[in-house]
Amino acid sequence: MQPIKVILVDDHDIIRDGIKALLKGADGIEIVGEAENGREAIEILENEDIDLVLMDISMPVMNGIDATKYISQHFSEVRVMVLSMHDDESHIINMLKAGAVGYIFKNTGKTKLIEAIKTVSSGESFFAKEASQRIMEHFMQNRSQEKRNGSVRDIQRLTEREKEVLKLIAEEYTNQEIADKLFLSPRTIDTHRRNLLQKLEVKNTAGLVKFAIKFGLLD
Amino acid sequence: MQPIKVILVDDHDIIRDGIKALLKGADGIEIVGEAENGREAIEILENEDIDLVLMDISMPVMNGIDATKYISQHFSEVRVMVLSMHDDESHIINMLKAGAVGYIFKNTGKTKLIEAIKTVSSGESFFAKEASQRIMEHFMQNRSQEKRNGSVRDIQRLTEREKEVLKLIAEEYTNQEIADKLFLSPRTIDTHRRNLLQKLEVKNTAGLVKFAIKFGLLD
DNA sequence: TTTACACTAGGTGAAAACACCTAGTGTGCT
DNA sequence: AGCACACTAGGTGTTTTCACCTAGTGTAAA
Repeated sequence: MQPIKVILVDDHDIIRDGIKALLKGADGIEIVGEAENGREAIEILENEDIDLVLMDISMPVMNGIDATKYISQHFSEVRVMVLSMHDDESHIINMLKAGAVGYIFKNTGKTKLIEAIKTVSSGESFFAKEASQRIMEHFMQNRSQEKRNGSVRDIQRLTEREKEVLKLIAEEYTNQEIADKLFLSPRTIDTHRRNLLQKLEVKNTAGLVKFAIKFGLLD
Repeated sequence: MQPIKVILVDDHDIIRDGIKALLKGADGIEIVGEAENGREAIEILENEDIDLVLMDISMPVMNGIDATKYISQHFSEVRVMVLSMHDDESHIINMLKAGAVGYIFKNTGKTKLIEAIKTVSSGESFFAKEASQRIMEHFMQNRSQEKRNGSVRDIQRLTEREKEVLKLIAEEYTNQEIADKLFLSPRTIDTHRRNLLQKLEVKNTAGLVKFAIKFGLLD
């Protein structure tokens, strides 16, 4: 059986050295390259046959999300496993969306790391505990936490009209255009808009849009 | 170390017997119960401390999806791994949404099965090859929609400065405030802003914010 | 060395958003 | 009958964004 060919992508030498040390002597795993950012990683993939990429997220030049997106589109046989410090939902979900099939953390021990690499390279997925949890939370739009954290309370205070206006704002319409659509005066939309700003405690359109997305008013 | 307490949930005796045979003698895994459907499984969970549920999908009385939903809401410490014949996207995604943290197939070998059980019960996720593939495809679909909107190419065309400005716009800062933060002229931010509007082909701030969120520029 | 492009910044003006205000109409609840 | 509130809309003015323009500097690639 051929060894699994792995490249490390991380902008910190120390991290790469650490991982290399961990994988030193691991049976069936061979580190055949290193890169300091996504762009360098892609260059390696263009020239060599690689099985698995161990990918950091925050990197200069080209970050891990963009790189993973590119890789899963252009090198479909290459598996990308995230090696990150971040355990927040947005990073994890974004990497999933980008095409990553594994997610582990930088404090992972030797045994787990090797297990994860072998699992992922044989086609399965491997998500570390916290990552697994976040994915679950993402999918189960349980939101019991968010609900208490104020935001959802807010949306219930919004009237139907306000939700309608908010949706159209998030769809990039101006007050004038919204007014035309709803057969109202632009001044009315303006009033709704300012009531929304106040109720949702946000500063401007950007805040309104973020809220609209968070509560699935779009789509 | 205590053995992992597992229950089998499947309406076919033969399948349960087969799995039991496979796990016979597996170190650290103990099958402490069996159920023919979701309702029976929940009854067991109410009376005994269980670590992991091996759950079929198609069952009479209460199916695996509903049972998993209930379990992950009411017994958050219990891990559910799907043991299924179905490798179609809808089953897999629905079980993910229901809270399953593993997905394997009924033709899985002894070694893989034990590995999967241990992985999942220690908090990580384990998705078999085909399941892993479907999950990726599911996310990829979302991505091809974005592609139609021209987004994936676009973000790669954004410069570092532009991403930085875009992020701050999405964080509800005005041009003036962004300029202060970055020690630049507000006119420069204005230029970046209008370049962003053009590059991303959106009309206004709302469009910029949506893009920023979509691509995880926000934390 | 020319070309390209990121980054910077300004002029000018129009459109849109934001701020603080009042106020009428209708509906539903007490 | 009284009250609350959603929905409507206007006055007035400031701030911000958007539009179309030019243009210098620096850097890296061709």
